[in-house]
Amino acid sequence: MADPMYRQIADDLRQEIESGQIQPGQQLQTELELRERFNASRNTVRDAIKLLITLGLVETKPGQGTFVVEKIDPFVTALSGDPETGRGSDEETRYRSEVGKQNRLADTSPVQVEIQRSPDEIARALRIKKGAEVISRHERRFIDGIPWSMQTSYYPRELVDQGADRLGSANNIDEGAVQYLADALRIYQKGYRDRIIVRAPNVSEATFFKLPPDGRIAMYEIYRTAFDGNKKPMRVTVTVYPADRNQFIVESGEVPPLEEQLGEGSPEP
Amino acid sequence: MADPMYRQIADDLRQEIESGQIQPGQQLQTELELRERFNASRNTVRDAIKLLITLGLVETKPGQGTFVVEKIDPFVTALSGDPETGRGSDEETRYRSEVGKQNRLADTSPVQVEIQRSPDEIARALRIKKGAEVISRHERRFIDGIPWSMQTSYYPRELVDQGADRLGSANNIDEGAVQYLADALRIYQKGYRDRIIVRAPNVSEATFFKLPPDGRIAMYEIYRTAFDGNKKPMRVTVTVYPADRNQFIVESGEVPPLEEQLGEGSPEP
DNA sequence: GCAAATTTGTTCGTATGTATT
DNA sequence: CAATACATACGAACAAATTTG
Repeated sequence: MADPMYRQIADDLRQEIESGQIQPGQQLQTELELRERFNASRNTVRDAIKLLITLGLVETKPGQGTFVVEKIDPFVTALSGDPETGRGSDEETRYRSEVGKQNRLADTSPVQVEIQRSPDEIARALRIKKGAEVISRHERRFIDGIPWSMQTSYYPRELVDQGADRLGSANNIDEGAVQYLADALRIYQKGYRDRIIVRAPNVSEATFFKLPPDGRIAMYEIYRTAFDGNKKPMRVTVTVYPADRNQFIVESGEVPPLEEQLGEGSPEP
Repeated sequence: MADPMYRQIADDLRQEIESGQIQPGQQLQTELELRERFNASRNTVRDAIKLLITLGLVETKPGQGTFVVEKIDPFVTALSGDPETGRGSDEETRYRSEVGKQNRLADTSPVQVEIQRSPDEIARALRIKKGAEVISRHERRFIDGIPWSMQTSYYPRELVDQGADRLGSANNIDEGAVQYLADALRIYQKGYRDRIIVRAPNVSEATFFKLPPDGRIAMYEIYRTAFDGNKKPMRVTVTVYPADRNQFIVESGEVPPLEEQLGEGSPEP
């Protein structure tokens, strides 16, 4: 007696989907058919379907019907790169989950460079005064033509004053910012710390990544703070990725090369 | 003219919230007030609020009203532990984001041990035959009394046959499974790989973590595959955490101790 | 290419249930 | 107990997208 009807209906459909009675890609009964089957109003059936949409189990196509979602092949990004070269920061290693398709076509927008007063959390991470000026370098990245991530790196403005001119110009730094800072200022990256957060997308993210307007797809937000030999923060990089098509791997110690792919769906105890 | 009315209303309210006009914890206008303000029906207003709920911006309390959500102080888990001791696996380092409150009270359910035919993705990760028997050790963990994570570790069954009896018994292994396997079988953990996935909760997860039934809160699912000196998989651990109260950090190279806290909210370019 | 039929999307009105104050 | 506010459910109408004839 406890559960409301729309959740009962959702549970019934959910079981049919998770048991494989309805295969991925296959169409559910139409709203009118479900209305008759469950003796409910169309709105109640729609509430049930809305729940399944939020759970990521089905998707609806106007004029066609409701379909069980097919798993998409995720992008996999390695967070544990070499702490000194900075690979894993601007150039994360990208894998394709399917064997033999490791390399996908990556593409990057022109860098957008600004000098701005640092947001509070950036100032805290860089250990500079609140509102002190920072260089921000923003770019948007695609894989196989699909919007993949948005990234903004923040550097203390004083680095430019000390001679790292190219940080403040809107050109790509081909050898990588880490190498450039080593060459220009003898500032060497010796380590970094990533912080991984999951949250809802904001408006600009939803637009760029073409996410559904109902906010059911979350974003990864990864703060990478890089440190020099004196353990002083030299850069903060914030990268966001849609959670529906991205995974991350972290390696520690000796591990074999990545070959196979772990599936999804958590095994019950 | 393009956007439907409920999304217009949601956008208006969203702006008031994100600009700080309505502070966290503060109450929104009631549905009836909003109905008059926007000249819409109560159902349409409710559609707008539903969207804001999915975005994690507000929460509703029956009999009281709709409130802007207050950020909760997240649990922070370090994924980059010592690859050899296994700290960071069964005993992840836990930080509290606020300075001076590093240690929270951790609690663990009794271990639930089973011998089962391995799920496909576990067999793949352990490089054993599909359906071969594995030991699974499952436990549920709390911090400050709040459900924090569910974890299941899988070991090839042959480890027990080779003499690691205690793996198959429902008692805690106080010195840690890594140390025990080193002592008992001279199998030494030399590294691990984590895979981080975000997905919707299943039914048992939603129940244990007391998540709202509408599936708007995602789960982290972390697969940790541990390897021995021959780079052979010796264990797979699957841990799930609700995304609304957990963050992760990954460290590489030389980094200063963790002191401060990065805020949330991605800075726009 | 167009019109009809099908299917989902939006909006309204209304009634009743449940939780909180 | 009463008032308030959100939760669920029904019915109806029209709009928009897609497929089919």
